[in-house]
Amino acid sequence: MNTNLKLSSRDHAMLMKTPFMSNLSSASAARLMAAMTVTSLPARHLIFRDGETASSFFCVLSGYVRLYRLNREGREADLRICGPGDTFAECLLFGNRRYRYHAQTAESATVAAFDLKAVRALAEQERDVAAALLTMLSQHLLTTLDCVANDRLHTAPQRVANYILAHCPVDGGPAAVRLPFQKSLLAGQLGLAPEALSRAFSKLREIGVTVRGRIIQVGDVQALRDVLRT
Amino acid sequence: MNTNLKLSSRDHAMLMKTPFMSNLSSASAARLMAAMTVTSLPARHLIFRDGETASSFFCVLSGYVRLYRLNREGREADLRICGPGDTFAECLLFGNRRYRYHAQTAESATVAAFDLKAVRALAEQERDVAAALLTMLSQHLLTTLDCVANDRLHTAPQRVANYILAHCPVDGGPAAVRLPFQKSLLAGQLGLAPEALSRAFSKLREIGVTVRGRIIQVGDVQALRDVLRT
DNA sequence: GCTGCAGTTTGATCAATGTCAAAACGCGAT
DNA sequence: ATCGCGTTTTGACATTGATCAAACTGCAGC
Repeated sequence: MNTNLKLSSRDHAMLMKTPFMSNLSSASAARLMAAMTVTSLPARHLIFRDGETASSFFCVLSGYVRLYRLNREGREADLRICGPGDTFAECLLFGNRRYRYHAQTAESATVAAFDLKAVRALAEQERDVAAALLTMLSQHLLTTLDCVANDRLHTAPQRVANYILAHCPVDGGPAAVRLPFQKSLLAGQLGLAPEALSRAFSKLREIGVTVRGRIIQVGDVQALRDVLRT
Repeated sequence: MNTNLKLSSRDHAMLMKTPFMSNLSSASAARLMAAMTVTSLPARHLIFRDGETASSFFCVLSGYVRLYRLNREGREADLRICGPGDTFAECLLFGNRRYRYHAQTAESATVAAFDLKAVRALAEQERDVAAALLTMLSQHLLTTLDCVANDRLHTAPQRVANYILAHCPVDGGPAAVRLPFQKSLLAGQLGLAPEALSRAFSKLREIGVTVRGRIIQVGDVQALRDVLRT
């Protein structure tokens, strides 16, 4: 674990691209950055635990972070996979005091930690910070609702088709997607066991989807759309 | 459908108890209420449709509203059941323009509709309104994450046990809960078919949970907690 | 180019839940 | 108290996905 006060220019650029910081005045941005610490973390590093008292919320600058909860038997269920630009634990800014899930890096990652109290205070003072948080929370809430709907409405191959379509150049013909991370992570994100993801891919092979390593080739995007109608 | 500009005192009291309006200055509250319309709706009334252009967000004052999405075959999946004090479609305040699900009254209900534009403008002016929205969105996001975790981590009997525990006086001995609505609604809220809910109840009978109509008697609350450990 | 290991796929099996149909129940109206 | 209808429960069955184990693959390091 390596904590830097100085941002790499790549991290800085990523930070400024996040919905959270992209529309702020430079004064607000500067004050936020003063309440921030950037850390490089190795793969599989536990960032915080479910139930721990919360002191920060986070923004992923590079790599991926897995948010998950355990049941009492110890089985894990992923709630979300956060990639570059995603924030997590922001819902603790108002009203809550403890983290509600575990957060662990999936691969090595760079993460910005914002002091909750400081940001809370800043949001009360500066309208543009409050507005940025509102936008971020709204967006996050919609995404999470989509997740519930996806779980409740779609079978495994449909979830995978959905995912591919969401990450595809949108024309109707052939296309290719490169997965940004391991398949087991994708499985978790879609609420599936890795084996179920694998079987979903092999069902999609029947309609012209081929998978080699992280590369997914789609013969006909329209055919994928039709999977969602079945 | 009956739209009143004048609030009943019961509706007014409910409105003031919502997390959304309870901490506002009287000036902000008054301006919000000026952007609001209260409507009494019959059972099974469609409030808005998925994909429709959004003009308002809503707060339930009495009765229950079901938010759901359809898959392409027409099967419905509930995303949330909103009861008195709950708000919905607030995530559209920032950034989005269309409703993302259908909303339908489950039984006859009274609903307050807030003009999105007006509230958006007010939030930009008044800090306390922005703060109320932030609290509301945070809370809502946490609830929705709990929903994802519940779906992914728990079996049907565990979800039901969870629900009962959340609505139970919290001592360790016997207790009783009265369901606020039909079982088929509860099934939807828990992401189950009505038959699955029924079978979950009958499995819980083995550990001393008896159900008659809407009344649930729990012999031993601790035994229910133990169900979550299995 | 090999080797070794983590990650992935495949197969067999099982548990959980959805679906459809029919019987039973509960509740409000009479 | 009884009736009648909508809701819930039960049964039989089909489907989906989880689990465990074993085989396979791809890639990093030699």
